[in-house]
Amino acid sequence: MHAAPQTFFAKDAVTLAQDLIGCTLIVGEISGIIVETEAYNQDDAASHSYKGETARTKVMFGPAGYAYIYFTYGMHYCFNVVCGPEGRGEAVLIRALEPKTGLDTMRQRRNQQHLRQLCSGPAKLVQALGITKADYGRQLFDTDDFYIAPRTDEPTIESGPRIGISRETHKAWRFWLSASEFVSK
DNA sequence: TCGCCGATGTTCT
DNA sequence: GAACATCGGCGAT
Repeated sequence: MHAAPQTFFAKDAVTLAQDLIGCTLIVGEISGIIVETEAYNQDDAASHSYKGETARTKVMFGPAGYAYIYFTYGMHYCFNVVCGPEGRGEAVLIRALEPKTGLDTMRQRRNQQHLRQLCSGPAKLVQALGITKADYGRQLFDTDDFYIAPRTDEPTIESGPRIGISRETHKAWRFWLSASEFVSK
């Protein structure tokens, strides 16, 4: 497996969110196929970047190909890939993976045996992969232990409204691998 | 299997 | 003081 180059991420969030479906996310010895994503950008009232750059969203306004990690609901972290032209505040939320390697480690971290419960949600996969707030701003290209490997086949992708937001609910900016049993519910 | 609800702390008003 | 890009447990079906 080889890492996608920085240029792969230098596209708008709605396009990258679809291009990431079927790619593999690798964190050390742990990996999974991306099966569900959501797009966010600065013109979007549901996005953390909507109100402009703050301490929390600083990395969203930097160059593409870096990790934006945020803490929410007092106990969960979620993982995004910053994308688009620098300064646009665009990112793609990774919502679900099909677990591929490191299954035993994932089960221990999640305290959960069933494959479908390991990475079927944005905070679940962060826990399963061992991603923490220390990974905020971490580079995803030109590395060998934190990267995204391109897909080899063209997936069938479906789309619909994003989950868990109260604004801009009409946008169909959530994308998932058709018929995958590993998407969030 | 589905839907409601509480946990828990950071961010922004 | 309210909202929040969530999750797991619980009770009802």
